[in-house]
Amino acid sequence: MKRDKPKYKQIVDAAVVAIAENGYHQAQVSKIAKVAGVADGTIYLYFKNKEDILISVFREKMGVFVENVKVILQKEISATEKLYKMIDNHFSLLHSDRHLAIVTQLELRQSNKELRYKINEVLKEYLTLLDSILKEGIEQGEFDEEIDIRLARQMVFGTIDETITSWVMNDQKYDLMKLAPEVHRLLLKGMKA
Amino acid sequence: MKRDKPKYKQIVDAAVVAIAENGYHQAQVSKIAKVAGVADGTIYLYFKNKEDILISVFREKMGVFVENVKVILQKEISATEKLYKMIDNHFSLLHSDRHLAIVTQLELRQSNKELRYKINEVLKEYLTLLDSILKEGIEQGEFDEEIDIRLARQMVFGTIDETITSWVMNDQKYDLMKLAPEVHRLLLKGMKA
Amino acid sequence: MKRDKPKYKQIVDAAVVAIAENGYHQAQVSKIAKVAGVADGTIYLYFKNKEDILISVFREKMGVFVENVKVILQKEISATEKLYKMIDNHFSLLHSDRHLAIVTQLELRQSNKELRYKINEVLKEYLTLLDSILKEGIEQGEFDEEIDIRLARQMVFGTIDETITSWVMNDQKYDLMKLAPEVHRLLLKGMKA
Amino acid sequence: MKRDKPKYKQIVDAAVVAIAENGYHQAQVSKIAKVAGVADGTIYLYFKNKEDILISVFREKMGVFVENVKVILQKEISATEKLYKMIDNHFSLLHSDRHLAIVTQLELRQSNKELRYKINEVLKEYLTLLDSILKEGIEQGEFDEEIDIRLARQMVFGTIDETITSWVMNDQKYDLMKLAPEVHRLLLKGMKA
DNA sequence: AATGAATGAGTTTTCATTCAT
DNA sequence: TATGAATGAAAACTCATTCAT
Repeated sequence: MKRDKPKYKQIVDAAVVAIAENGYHQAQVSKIAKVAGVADGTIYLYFKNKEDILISVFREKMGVFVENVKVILQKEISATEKLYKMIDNHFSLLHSDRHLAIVTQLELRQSNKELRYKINEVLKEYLTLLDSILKEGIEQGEFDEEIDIRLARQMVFGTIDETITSWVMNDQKYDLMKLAPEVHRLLLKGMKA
Repeated sequence: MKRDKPKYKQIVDAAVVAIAENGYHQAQVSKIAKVAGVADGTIYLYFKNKEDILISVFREKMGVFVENVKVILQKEISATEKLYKMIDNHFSLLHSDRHLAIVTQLELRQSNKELRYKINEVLKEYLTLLDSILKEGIEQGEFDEEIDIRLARQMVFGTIDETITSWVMNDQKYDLMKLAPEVHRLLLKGMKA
Repeated sequence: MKRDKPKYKQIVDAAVVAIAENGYHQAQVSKIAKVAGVADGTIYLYFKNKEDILISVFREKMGVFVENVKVILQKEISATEKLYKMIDNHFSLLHSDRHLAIVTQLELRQSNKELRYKINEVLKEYLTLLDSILKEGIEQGEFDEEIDIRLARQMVFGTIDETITSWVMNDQKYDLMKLAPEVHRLLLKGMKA
Repeated sequence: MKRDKPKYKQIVDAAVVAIAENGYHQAQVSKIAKVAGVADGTIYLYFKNKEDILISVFREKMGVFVENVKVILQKEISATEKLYKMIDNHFSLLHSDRHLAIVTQLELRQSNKELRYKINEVLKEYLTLLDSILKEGIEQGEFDEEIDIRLARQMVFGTIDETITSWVMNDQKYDLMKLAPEVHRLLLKGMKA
């Protein structure tokens, strides 16, 4: 399996760095190859085309978000606490990788519609996990049973996303992690029973 | 002033249509010119370059949003009601112009970072008005005085934006207007005192 | 009509020269543009893509062969004489344009199958005219009524083609025109009644 | 001698199949290696480069044509009959190997000029044998002593070649072998004393 | 002898912008 | 003002060949 070979990850990581430092449209395949320390042609031994690299970046990185949330879902804690841990995890992963934050919040969004639809497919799994937390919260009586799951999900994700994007656009100059409790409190107030 | 001449608006409107129907990357200057019914070169009598067209699209269209909210702010109604009217106005303007909705929610986001920074400048005026409503709500004791204005603004705008984007991505197949009250209720619950 | 504009012919002629002097695979679009004295992009105002240039070369040049033979067909002379004039015309047109001879006999044959099928379509019209001469000869009792038109056509065209290709491969160092009468005599002997 | 080792022939045969099935430009070295059941690198233990494979294909296959004609030349039969057997042999060898027919008549012709000059060198031996038959026919008084050997050879080979190419281009859907007598008759009529 | 992962040179085409009319 | 023909820079991808194992 190509995805398990070291060069695969090497190229994915190089793509994140190249895109973050040069911008989406200036991250030519040759630049990614250079950062990865391989020849241009080597890229195509591991990826079908440039789009495939970009989707892989998203899939590989988003995979960590998903895995973490799956673990959180298993914990014997309230939905309220799970929501907190999810927000904290989301902030934390992007806070600790400034390149990745730039890529997901700014650069990858200027990809073409086709690519973004594919990225959205990957994102869906994550949003489904969020839905699980919301449903659990409602079932447990923690969240208002009247709320529309879809709207609530959009509020939660929209708020998280907008918060991080603002932070990135402000050159990550304040401490994102400190915002987690307040974001959680705000969202919770809107949803709790 | 060029902006007042008929061809200026004609080109701006053509750009919205051309982008919505062909996609951001397929909306070449020559295509915009064709839709506008002018020669390619004429575009450059009214706009410095292609980016200038796109910013103008955003500025002109966002101008309506801003004007409407300014009127709302003047009204002698509670901050809670102003917030509702703002959400309703935002939904309404995009609901009634499907081309514009596609352009703002999907297409213009794949523009490069530079252009998006400029778009954000335009957006700032709108967000400042939102801040006014939030401050007023706090001062009037309608909203929780503990909330962080910036976060609250990100929650409100993030939720609105995410809701509309989902609607557009689902091909505008459900009634966006009907969501306004619930979005308002959710956001309000999160902020009210 | 683009084909009537001077630059169209200018580019077609440049393609013949560029291919003859550099070889099929070394005749890049930029080289053709340079020879034509236009910018690379200008090529694409007149031709859909590179293949379109090559087909056009063949179509334009073959057009002269066809036109001449059409005139020959109108003449009030025997089929035998028409065949002679056709051979003579064929030899003459390539003898007087050494670049074209190289292109049709050597270079264009290394194009891909798809392009060659298209070239063959163009060639068909020419071969149909040859068939007319053969049929007329048979009807007039000049040629053996037993001959298979298709085979005879293949013999005539195959012989002409092989003769010219040999001449080109020998760097056009002997006088092709002098071979016409003997080629005619040989072919005729094979076909006459 | 490498040419005698089994893998040499294995690769040459694989090349014929790979080219016939994929086309000249789509028959990459790696594809030939795959068909031959060897690693890419192994190819280079037996051939200098890709061109060397292609020339070898032509040389090996043409070798059979030449050997057969040499045997025919030894026979105690008239030049007229020798010519018939040569045509029959030529048709027969290509009729019985559809892959080879496609390769020699269509695919190998799109090789570059350099390669085709080398292929012509190999072809020369074959054409020299044809010349022997023609000379013999003239000396024996069977063929017209006035004919130009070179032209006659071009007529014979051009006709044979054109006939086979037409057959291949028509997807070998009619019986090529049946054409031999008529082709022979036509050519003979043109040359006989 | 055999392998196959890695290399890196090379070309068509698009499209924002200009400028002579 | 308005036109539109002409410009030319820029980038993804393929594949013959090598060489460490």
